[in-house]
Amino acid sequence: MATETVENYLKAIYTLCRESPTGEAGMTRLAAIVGVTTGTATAMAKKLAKAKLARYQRFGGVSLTAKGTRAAVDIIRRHRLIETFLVQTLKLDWSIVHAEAERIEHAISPVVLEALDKLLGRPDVDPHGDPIPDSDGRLRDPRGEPLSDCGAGDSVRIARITDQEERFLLFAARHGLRPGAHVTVLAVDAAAESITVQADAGPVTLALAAARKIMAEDAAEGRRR
Amino acid sequence: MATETVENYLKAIYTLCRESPTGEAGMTRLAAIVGVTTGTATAMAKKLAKAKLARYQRFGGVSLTAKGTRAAVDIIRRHRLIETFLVQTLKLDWSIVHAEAERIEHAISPVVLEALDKLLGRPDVDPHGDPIPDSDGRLRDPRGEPLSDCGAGDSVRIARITDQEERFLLFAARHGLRPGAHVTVLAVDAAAESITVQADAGPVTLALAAARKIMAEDAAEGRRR
DNA sequence: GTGTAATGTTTGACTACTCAAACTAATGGA
DNA sequence: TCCATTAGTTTGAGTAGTCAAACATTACAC
Repeated sequence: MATETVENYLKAIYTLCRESPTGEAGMTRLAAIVGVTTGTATAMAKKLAKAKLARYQRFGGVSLTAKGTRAAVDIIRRHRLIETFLVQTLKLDWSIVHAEAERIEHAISPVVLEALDKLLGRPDVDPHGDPIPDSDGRLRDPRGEPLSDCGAGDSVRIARITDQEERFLLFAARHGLRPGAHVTVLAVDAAAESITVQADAGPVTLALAAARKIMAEDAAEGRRR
Repeated sequence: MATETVENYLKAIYTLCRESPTGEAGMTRLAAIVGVTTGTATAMAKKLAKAKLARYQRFGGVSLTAKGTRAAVDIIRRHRLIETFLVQTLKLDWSIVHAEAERIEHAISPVVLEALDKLLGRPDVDPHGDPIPDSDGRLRDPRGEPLSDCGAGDSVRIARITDQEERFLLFAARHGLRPGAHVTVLAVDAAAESITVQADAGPVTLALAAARKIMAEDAAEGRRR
């Protein structure tokens, strides 16, 4: 198994490559996520390339090989199962479990992971609505489109929240904006760049930028599969 | 929080000092437990002394200060609660949970630990019968006397198994020698240095050296308090 | 009481990870 | 097109932990 440090880099590179249009992760953003200086990120990118976990080109960014991707998905599986466990079994608040899982994910063996998966009933999404990869590393495409793209009158179901920031999650939870919740878009104000939705907890207005971090799907679609 | 490495040394020194008549831990045994060379153990002993976690004298062994003891007991609490969780909630076999807990114990925050403790119903012994320190660092004295000290005809209750070796635990479990089990001593053969006991799973003969790792108490004594 | 075995210490070197700071390359206005 | 800004790289140095091996001390058996 890779060191904890290496695992963190792999996970960060994986997410950055997903988001980036070029499919490459830049050093500045990578360094910011991992919490090191860019020089350190460059050094690690080279090291990962030497270990065949990543491809690296001078001034050309870093991306994962098949081997690196497999390892990254594995870590994500551990992370999301642990988050699910922390919320479902230990009843911790979903706004804090990300940070906790971040530490525990490196210490969990396959045996414990399998037992955890079984205990939780083989869930396929974590508390934030993110899909949990299966044990073979298969990862469903996350569903839903940004709430910011919905129009007035749309009635949708919240599928996932793509931001692990405690502050944002607390805000979302307080207004009933959790995965599985049904909301109706009341108004979209292009000038104010805001959107107002009716949730169980009442109406909320938030910036489109914030609504972009909330993924919605047709209210009819089921919870699973 | 101390590093994972430091935590492992503290735990090892704590156990060694308990066992040793002088109350000091020697470098050779310390190094063996932690899995390093004696030179490395010496270096760490000095480092711990500098951090006021331990007392160290050249050629005189190492022992924990109050601060070091507090930290060690805290780690032991995490370890034993996690072991209990792995057996009780995840249904893993008690023979393997020691090694698993060894890795997880360093990644658990006070918040998660508290939730775990609550989930498990605030247990006071782990699956091996070892007492779990409370959150203030209070640790009951482990009860029982070695099974090897019992005489023929004694009817006792197994209180704890003081060996975390997978092989020994598998043997013990196979013959019904688990904490809480009632056994009757059938015979003690001083010449053969062996003892034979009647357990639920049938009669077993084991060396006195092995029986020394099993603690027994009067069959009448209750499970708790 | 002396020599040997056991135990403990020191040193120099290595790996993994990190930073600061000097430096280089790419990018994108005006 | 040029040059400032941003992004990326390199270097030198530091911390934490480790080992091997030379060395020092202690314990104890005779």
